Formats: sequence, C-alpha cells, structure tokens
Amino acid sequence: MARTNPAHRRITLHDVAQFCGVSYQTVSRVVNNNPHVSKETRRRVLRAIKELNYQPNHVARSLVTRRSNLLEVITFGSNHYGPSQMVAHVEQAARQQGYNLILTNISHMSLDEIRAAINSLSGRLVDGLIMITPVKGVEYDELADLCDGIPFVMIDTQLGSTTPSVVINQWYGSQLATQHLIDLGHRAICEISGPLNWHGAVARHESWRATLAAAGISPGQSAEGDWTAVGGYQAAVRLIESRAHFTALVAGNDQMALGAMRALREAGLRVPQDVSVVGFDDIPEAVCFEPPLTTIRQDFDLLGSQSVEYLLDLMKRPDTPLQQRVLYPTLIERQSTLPLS
Amino acid sequence: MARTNPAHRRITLHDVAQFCGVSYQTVSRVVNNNPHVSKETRRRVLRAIKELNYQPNHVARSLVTRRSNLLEVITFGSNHYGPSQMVAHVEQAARQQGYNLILTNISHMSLDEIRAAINSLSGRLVDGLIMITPVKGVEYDELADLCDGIPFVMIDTQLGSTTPSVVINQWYGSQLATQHLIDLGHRAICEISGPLNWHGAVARHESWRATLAAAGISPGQSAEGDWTAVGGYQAAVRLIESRAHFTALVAGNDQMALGAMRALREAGLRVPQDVSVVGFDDIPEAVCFEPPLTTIRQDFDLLGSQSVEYLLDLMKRPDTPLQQRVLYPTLIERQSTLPLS
DNA sequence: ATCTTATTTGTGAACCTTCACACTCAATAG
DNA sequence: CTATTGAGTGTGAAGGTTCACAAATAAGAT
Repeated sequence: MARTNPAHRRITLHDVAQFCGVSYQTVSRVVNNNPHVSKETRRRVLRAIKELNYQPNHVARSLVTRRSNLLEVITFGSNHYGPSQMVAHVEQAARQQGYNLILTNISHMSLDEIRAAINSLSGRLVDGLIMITPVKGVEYDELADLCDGIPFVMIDTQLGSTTPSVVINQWYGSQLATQHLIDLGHRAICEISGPLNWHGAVARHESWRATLAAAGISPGQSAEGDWTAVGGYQAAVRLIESRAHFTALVAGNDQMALGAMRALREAGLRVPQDVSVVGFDDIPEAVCFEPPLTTIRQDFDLLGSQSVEYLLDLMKRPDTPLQQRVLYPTLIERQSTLPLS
Repeated sequence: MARTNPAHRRITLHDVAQFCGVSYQTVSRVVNNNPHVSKETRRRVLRAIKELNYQPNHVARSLVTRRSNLLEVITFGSNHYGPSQMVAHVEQAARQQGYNLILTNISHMSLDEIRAAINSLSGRLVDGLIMITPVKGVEYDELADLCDGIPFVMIDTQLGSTTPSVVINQWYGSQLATQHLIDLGHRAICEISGPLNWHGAVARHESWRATLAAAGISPGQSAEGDWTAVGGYQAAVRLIESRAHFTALVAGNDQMALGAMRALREAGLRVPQDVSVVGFDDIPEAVCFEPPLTTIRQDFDLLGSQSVEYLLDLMKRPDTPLQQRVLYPTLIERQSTLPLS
C-alpha cells in the first residue's frame, strides 16, 4: 500500500508534478477536472496521485479561492429535543451536499454570545451560516450586520418575520392540538406552555388561546414550564393546586406532557378518562408513554434539508429572495385523549 | 461604528500597517502578543485594528503554522441519547479550550464510512480527532493508519483495549444494576439488552450474566432490543410470551425500560409490585416515568471534558502515553424497584 | 509552404500569514 | 572611545494552491 512519507511533510502539487514530469499547473488541472489536459497526461498524473497518496490541501485552496466548503451552525438549547434534532438533520443535509459542518452551541442566547461565536469563526472563512435561534432577543438586522456578507438562514425563528429562514408553523400545530380537544367535546382546556421567551412557546401559547376564542370558549389556566419533564410536572402541580377545573391539557412538548401526566396521576386523576392530554414533538418515546401520547409531529428531517438547500441557494445566487419558508406539523392521535363523557 | 469596506475586500495586515505607518510584521507582532514592540506602537496599532475592524485570516495563518484550531468529532448513532450527549459535551469542552469543532455523523459504522469522513477532512488540517465508536468493527490499527499522524482519542469503545480512549465502565454499571436487584432478594432476573454489535450492549449483557453467576444465580432469559422504546416494548413482549418467569428486569437503557414497562402493564403485571425494572443512562425524563425509574447514571459531561483534555495532551506532547481512561457510573434508586415480597 | 486557430502545457503572481534573520539605534561595559 | 548588548523594527522567503496569461505544439485553412 501507498504509505505516506516518513519525513511527515505533506505531498504537494509540486511533488506530484515532479514525479511524472509535468508542471504543477497540469496536476492542478487534473485535480480540478479541467478539460484542457490530454488523455494520456491525465492518466499519468492520476496514477502518480494515487501512488504518492496526494491529498489536496484545503487550506491553501481556501486561501486563494476564498471558499472553504465549510458551513457553520450556531445553535441554542441543543440539549432540548427540537434543537438537537435540527442540528442532526442539518448536519446530514450539509454532508450530502458535500459540505462539512462546524458546530457551535451557545449556552446563553444573547447577541454577545452570538457575536463571540461568529467572531471566533470570522477569519475562518465559512461559506454559510445556519442559526438556530429559538428564543427572543436577536434581531435580523443586528445579525446581518454581524455576519457582514456571509449568507445565513435562521431556523426556528419568529413566524411571519421576513428574515431568510425556515420554520415549522407552531401556531398551526397548537391549533391542531387545541381543535382536536375541542372536537372531542372538551371546554375546560388548560395549558402548560414552554418558556415564554421562546418564539415557539409563545406561538403555541397564543394559538391555544386564539383557537379557544374562535370556538367561543374562554381559556383555562396556563402554567409555564421549562420544556423538561420535571418542569412539566411542577407546572401541572401548580395547575392542580390552584383548584382549576379542567378536562383537557395542552402541553408545550412531550416531555412536559410526561411530567404533567405523572402529576395528574399522583393527584388521583386518570389520563385520559378524567383528563385528556396532548403533547408536541412526537418524540420516539411518546408512543410508549402511559398512556401513549396524542401529539403533534414536526418534520425535522425536512426542516434540515430545506434550510441547507435554501442556504446553498443564497450562496450561489445572492439575489435569491429573502423569505421565510414554512413547514406544517401534523396531528398524531393516540390514547391520551378521549371524548368528553 | 466601524463598518467594513464596501469593496468587500478583507482588511489585511498590510492595510493596518499602512494605516499607521509601520511594517506588517509589527502589526503581526501586536496581534500575536509578541512582547518585542514598544508601548506606544502597540497602542497605535491596536487602535488601527479597531478602526479598520481587522480580523486575522485564520486560513492564511493555518497555511503557515500548520495548525487550524479545529477539532473534528466523528460519531455514530448520534440519534441515540448516549452519543448525542457525548457530542454535546465534547463541543462544550472544545469550545472552552478555544477550539472549534467539526461534526461528522456517520450513518453506517464501517471502515469505509470512517475513511470517507476522514478523507473529506484530510486536507483540511484538523488538529485532532475524537471518534465516538460505540459499535464493533473498527480496529485501532486501521484507524491509526487512516489518521496518519493526527492525534485522536476514541470514546465509548471497548473496555480494556489499550487504544487512546475515554470510556465509562459499562460492565460496572450493569453490575450495579444487577446487584441492586439481587440485594433486593430477586432471583429471577431477565434482561433486555441493547443491540449486541454495540460494545456497551455486550458489556452490560455479559456483566449481567457474570454478576448473577457470582451470586450463584442462573440467568433468566435475555431479549435483544434496539435502544428505542418501541424496541424495548417488543423485546419485553417476546419475554412475556415465552412464558419466562421473572420478578425483575434489567434494561439496556431507559428508553427500552420505558417500552418494557408499557408491555408489562399491558400484560397485567405491575411495576414494581410484580416486576422490578432498572434502566441505564438516567435520561432527564426517567424521574417522571410511571413509576419513576431506578437507573444507572453516566457522567457524560465529565466524559466530554476528559476526552478533549486527553486529546489536547496528545496534541501538545506526542509522547503522552496511550491509555484508556475509565469513568464509573452510579446507581440512582427510584420507585421502579422493590424488595421481593 | 504559410498563416490561423485550437489545444495542451508552463510561468509568474497572488492569496495572507508567520518565521528566520538582518538591521537600526540607544544604552551599557570594557 | 570602541565593542557589546538588547530592544524595537523591517525584509525576504515560504506555505500550497488557483488565476490570468504566455508559450509551445498540433491541426486546419488559404
């Protein structure tokens, strides 16, 4: 097998060129599939490349082409199911398109943190940027300013904004959930929302209210959770202790639904006989909850590939219109909801 | 505010140098905190840098220094809880040390896939590599060959191998789980294992057998799952349908424990009164399971920081001994286990 | 045979840094 | 008063590639 040189100096274009008696430019042409090279020469060069185990130096190439084949994703809250799914699928899509991905997870969503993340990359020449910004406090203009010309798209940002972004319509999802309960005859419908500094949490929360209002129903109580099961448990406990009467519960995500169901059970309430519960996300475990959870499914796979696709468009044709692309979630009915008896 | 130049040409050392009438080398010295520059000059240069919004070009720097401040993590199965936690914590640790992280998630764990992942990066000059290789089929020697000099550490590889790696002792974890059940008086202890092409699954499986054997107990039946809740459910169904008698169940992870508990309940068996169940991982939701799950906690945070730390050692001092660093999990007792009545 | 034209190959510069070294100038030592 | 040091600064090269262009060769047209 072709082993590398012991001196541990990387093989360069020049080495290959010398090896088969052509100029480095010719080798470069072969490497880049330039048609202006004779069949015979190409064959010889190709063999030399293999023989010497030549690997083009991306760094040198980037220096002159000003492109790196590198995308960056800046994410917040990637310990939560949604963001982590987004990252995973973005990575997959990027790799399919021949790009590598730099991952930066920031722990406090502030402009300063984002600035730091971008700056730490700024000299690094990433070709494009995907930002997963599920919480409030970051405006498009500031970001555009920060990125200074490098194309970017946002994921999971505010619905209805005109920034280049791909989002799942959370409003619609929560409407599906709430309407489902209304259709089952429920009228006393409480909510456990996500943290209200998250766009998605606000959208789901307001849609819950609006959907009830549209049906002429006054909303039940709402308690704010933190996306975790424990947070959902505590929120449900607060709801129960406030002596609110309700026959149905909309949870901001599946984990909180899990915690809520635990709290309900501890309070002697049966799900779904006494209280119907619907979650959000359709995490893989939801089908095995006790009882299996009715929930809203989001297509994170599509979200990832759409974002990367959009970003690549933006990179290739800077005149690509800036828009928000919107995906729609679906309702998954299981056994945690029941018609009001 | 200092906006960038309209011509969209990046500001370079030369621009800054010209701007304040010194040589580019002096500017370079200021940027790199070289002490050999007078106080007054440094001040002037610093102001010019700010004024022009100069950002050092990482690519050009890398070309000459042959270092990139870039780490890569190649991972398999990052849709599972363990691997995804590892990635998250590795990223965090890397960033704390001033490194950026390239993430590559491969879908089929084979040498070919790994080769492709490494090759796609090979010219990219990553300073170090972390491989999360929880499944069998990849040998150290091949990997070392592939990496050709760039330092790497493995995570979650086979316990007891002499490759540079950081692992959590899965054997010990499963021993904790099994012994806990034995201590509670259980003698009929079945198991739902993870996929047996995973190192961790094998370790947990064999430790279960060994721990029972050490106590003079013959092992109950074992069914293989796929780490998911549904897989755990199906495995438990097989166990139940085989009419195996058991009073306790060891699950390979928490998700499978969840599925198993669902299957048990459907079969009319109560957890923990009829069957005690113990999981593995201590996912955040486990505390809200019905009932709250006794499980084994792994410290992924420590795992991440240890790996990065070790890798950095390897990078700085190539004579750092190649070893396996081992962390230990702990037992978390909740309500899914009960003394045999 | 000569002039075009097309095809293949080679040369010089550029990308933006850092490194190794040389230079200048002042202060100290002999 | 010259030699030696040392701090501060500048110069040339190198790192490995691509780009724009020039040169050489081959093929075709007049």
